[in-house]
Amino acid sequence: MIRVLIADDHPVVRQGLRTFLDLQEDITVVGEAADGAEAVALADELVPDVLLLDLKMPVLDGLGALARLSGALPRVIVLTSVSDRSDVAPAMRAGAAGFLYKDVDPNALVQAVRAVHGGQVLLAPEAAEAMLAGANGSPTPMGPVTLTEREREVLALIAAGNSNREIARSLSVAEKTVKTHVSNVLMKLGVQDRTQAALYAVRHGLA
Amino acid sequence: MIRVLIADDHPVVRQGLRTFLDLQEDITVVGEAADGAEAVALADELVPDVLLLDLKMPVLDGLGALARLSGALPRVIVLTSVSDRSDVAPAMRAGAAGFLYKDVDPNALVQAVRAVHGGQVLLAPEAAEAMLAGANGSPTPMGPVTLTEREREVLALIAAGNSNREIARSLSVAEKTVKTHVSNVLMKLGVQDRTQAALYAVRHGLA
DNA sequence: ACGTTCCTTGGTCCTAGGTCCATATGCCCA
DNA sequence: TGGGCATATGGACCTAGGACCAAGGAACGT
Repeated sequence: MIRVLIADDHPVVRQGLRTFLDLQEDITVVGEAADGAEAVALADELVPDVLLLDLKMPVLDGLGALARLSGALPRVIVLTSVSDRSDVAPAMRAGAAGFLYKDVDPNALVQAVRAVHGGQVLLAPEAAEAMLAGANGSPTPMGPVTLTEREREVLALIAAGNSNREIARSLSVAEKTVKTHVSNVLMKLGVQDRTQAALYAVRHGLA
Repeated sequence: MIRVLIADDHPVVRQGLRTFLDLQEDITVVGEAADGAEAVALADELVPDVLLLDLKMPVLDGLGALARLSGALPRVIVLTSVSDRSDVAPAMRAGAAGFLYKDVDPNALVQAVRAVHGGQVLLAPEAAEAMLAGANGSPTPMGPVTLTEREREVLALIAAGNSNREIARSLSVAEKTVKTHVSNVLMKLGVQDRTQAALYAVRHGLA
């Protein structure tokens, strides 16, 4: 039985989701929250398997709630009404396991709940597109990113928390050079800044 | 038997270290490198337990070598001649397990090799001082850093790779506010920038 | 009531980080 | 010999990040 918590500031939406989800024999809605703070509190209390989270909520919005969940960790599916591309990346980075738009087919939503509960990550097509092509212009050529020796070295130092100046000193090159390498690394990894690069490195064991 | 690799551009130093270390019954010097590149190559080839690494070397300096070691992972003791405080932090961040000055008592060095091999981290007193008081002015009050709710939230979002602007949007506050929180977090964690904070968060499971 | 902590916002100011564009060398490969 | 890649560097330029300083409101405990 998949225990689901619904967080949405719109009562009708909650009601709709609840009744439909409760019709599924393997899903049970264990609670509803009207804002982010309540969602966090209930997540702690009810320990749901999956949290359906609206992004736009009063008091504390979805992303804020996501950030606050650190530790408890239900699987979170972000359910947003407006199809604002720019919300996708931050949400996924903050630990969401799914990203869907509210116009999603109910049956697809049920599938999503099951998939996410099973450990998968699920994105609406538009969201996936936003993630891949979105922020950076490159279509993310995929594959096991190939960095040059020098770039790997620079990345390792970034992942160690060093500044460009420190890296330049370590490698005995000009800071300008380091910047160039950093830019290339960011581009290749498809991330926006050194912090994301550092996180990428540790997560992928490149550090 | 602790297998040690020595990396120093000064032949005399290498010779001195080798003869002394080889006198120890539980230590054997398996190789010598005259520069960083050679050190990396030999570390790969010989898979030593401990690497004694000079910082100032031609071709590729100690820090560069440290960065390149990613993966092989011998325990590294940085052995530096000049007592330049500013080298300590970057080296430790890059993964060094020990930091000693060359005027160290030979017996203390041997102890250090054993300690580091045993998994401990060992700093020369001056180095420890540089680490603690060094970069940041605060003496690092220690203890399990106590962040406020809001600060934890901000840190979580930093650790997710979000920018101040994105964080501000998530929490529905002004970017100025976020900056203040970030500054406070950096101060409390005793780190210099958001990248280090993010790494701290993931390593300490705060993300 | 009073002080403290937390959260918030504002302002200034400087530095670090990154982008874009161009260049030069060396090397390897076709 | 021409082309592509890796490396290193320069300059111009803009933005994000952070430090420092100040201050007001809310909550809470004494």
